[in-house]
This record gives sequence, structure tokens and C-alpha cells, in this order.
Amino acid sequence: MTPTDKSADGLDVVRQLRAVSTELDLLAAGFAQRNGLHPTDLRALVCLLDAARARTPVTPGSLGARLGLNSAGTTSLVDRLERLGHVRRTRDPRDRRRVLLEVDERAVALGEAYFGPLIAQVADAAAQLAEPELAAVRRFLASVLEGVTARREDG
Amino acid sequence: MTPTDKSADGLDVVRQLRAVSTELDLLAAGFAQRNGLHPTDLRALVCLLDAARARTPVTPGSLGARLGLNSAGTTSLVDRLERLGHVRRTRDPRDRRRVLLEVDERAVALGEAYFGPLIAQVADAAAQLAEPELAAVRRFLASVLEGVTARREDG
DNA sequence: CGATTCGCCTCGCTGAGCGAGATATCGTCG
DNA sequence: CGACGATATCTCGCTCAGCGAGGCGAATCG
Repeated sequence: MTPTDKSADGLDVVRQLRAVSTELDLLAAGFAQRNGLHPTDLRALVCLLDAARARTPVTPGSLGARLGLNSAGTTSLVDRLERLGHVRRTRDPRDRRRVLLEVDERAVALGEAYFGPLIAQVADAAAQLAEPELAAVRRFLASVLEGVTARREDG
Repeated sequence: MTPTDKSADGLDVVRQLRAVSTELDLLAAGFAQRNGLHPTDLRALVCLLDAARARTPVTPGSLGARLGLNSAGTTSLVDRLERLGHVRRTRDPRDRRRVLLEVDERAVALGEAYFGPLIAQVADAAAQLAEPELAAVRRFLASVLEGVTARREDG
């Protein structure tokens, strides 16, 4: 790449990506606040909805691990979500030490109200690209994801 | 859109974008924790570094507004950053009510240690695309940014 | 069956961030 | 110039998310 060609070194793309990322964070924070949720609660709901779609059972332990919380913090997180009616606690009949978390339909609706329009907008942006262009976007994003993940894992 | 054509409806791009966003958040959180910073502190440093590069003066008030903090919370945030030596308080000679925040060189170095490799990786990912492809990525990201920003503003 | 491990919860505490209000400075209008 | 309201920041007291330590029932291993 030529140092004089500013549009070809990808730095503007870096800026765009960062702007998108921070705007998404702000959007999420605003949504959380409007719904009486803390950022952690929203992240927890996202995990729960992902798991529900994948038919994967979630326990306080697995949720806390994924969010980086200790067991005490996880308990109070689940307490909050349960108090708001987003989640129910059920004893696992196979292993009665475990508690299974079931997301309420209201939480699913809430999640769709949040992600739905967002998904539609991104999908729409993607739909305005020709197929080979879309393929390039996919390759670029996959590459970024790989890089970020790799950086996160070693530190 | 036809549910059977999974590659053309852009949903996979949505998933990629979300994955990138959450990975970036996790990376930031890990970096913050390793450096004794809270997520808010890191966001504040990002704002300060951006402003420093743009030669824009920053006051506790403007910083708090940008981060969505109360004046009391802003004061304690600046106290923390000052205690860690990342920032210095200076009275504005033109308006002695105001306090100007100056970032320390250590904070700049810290920021570059964090953003540098990340920027390099994204720029590298961009460099592996042909020019028309890169243009498509730019258009896509601009479109996503516009959509997200618009959604955030009305709510 | 004990002994150990595992999963979750309770208790007490630290500290980020909020609301209310105090303090100092600035701009303005008589 | 002096009084007054606006503005920028800070202080005080509080709430509550999350941590560390420890407890208790359930599973597993010897």
C-alpha cells in the first residue's frame, strides 16, 4: 500500500468500524436503561436468548462464567431478572443441585423488539450490495473477527 | 426475502457484525481489567485520546455529558483517572470556573498499545481486499452506521 | 456409607454512580 | 460598580452491582 493513498490503507475503515461499535454500545445502553435493565442484565438476556434458540440449557453457573461474574454476583443477577419476570428458576430433575434458567416469552419479545429493527437495517444495508460485494464484506468481517478473537486470547 | 436462501438475505452478515461487536467489547473489558480500569474509565480515555488528536479541549462537564454521567459521577471518574496518573486537572485561565483535562503521555502510550495492534489487524484485513471490494465494505459500514445512529436517536 | 466435590446461595463489604445542594466564577442589566 | 441569575465543578449521603468467604444440599467416588 502506498502511504500517500489515504483511502487504500484501510484506516478509514477502522474508524468506521469503531464508530459502528460505539454506536451499538450506546444503543444497547439506552435500550437497557429504558427497560430498567443494567448493561449486565442485557448481556445476560442476549446469552439466554442465544441459548434458547440453540436449545442449550443455561444454569446460573454457565451464565455467570460467560459474563465473567462470580457466583454471588450471578445470584443477584438472576434475582433481578427473575424479579422482572424475564426468567424463571427450575430445579434440574437429573441433578438437583443445578438450577435451569428459562426465559419468559416477554423477554423474547423484548429481545426481538430490540434486535429486530437492527437486524432489518443491517440486512437492508447488505441487500443493497451486489453479490460479489457482499462476499467481500463477509470476508472482511470474518477476517476482523478472527483477528480480534486471536488478540483477545493471548493478550 | 426467501427463508431458503440463507446467504443472500444478509442475516449471516448480521451475525458476523454482532460477533465482532461482542468480541471487541470483551477485548476492551479484559484490557480494562488488566490495567486496573473500569469500563467507564476506558471509555473516558478513548474520548480523551480522540479529543487530544483533534486538539479539542475537554472539561469534566463535556466528558461526563459524552459518557452519560452525572456531575458527581464525573468528578469521581476524573479523580480515579488523576489518581492513576492518566490525566491532569488544569484551571482554564479564560474561564476560571472550568477545569481542563490533559491526558498524560502514559495514557497515550497505553491507548496506542491497545489500539495499535487492533488497528493494524483491521487495516491488514482491509488491505487484502481489492479496491472495489474495499469500497463496498466502506459503503456497507457507512450504511450500518447511519442506520444504527438513526435508531438510537429516535428510540 | 463417609469423604470429597460441585452448584448455588447467604452474609458482609467495597466502590461506581445518583440526587441534592454548596461554592466559585462569569455575564448581564441596571 | 453591585446585585443577580447562569454555569462549572465539587461535596455529602445514599443505593445497589459485584466481590470474597463461607454454608448447605446434592451428586460422586472410595
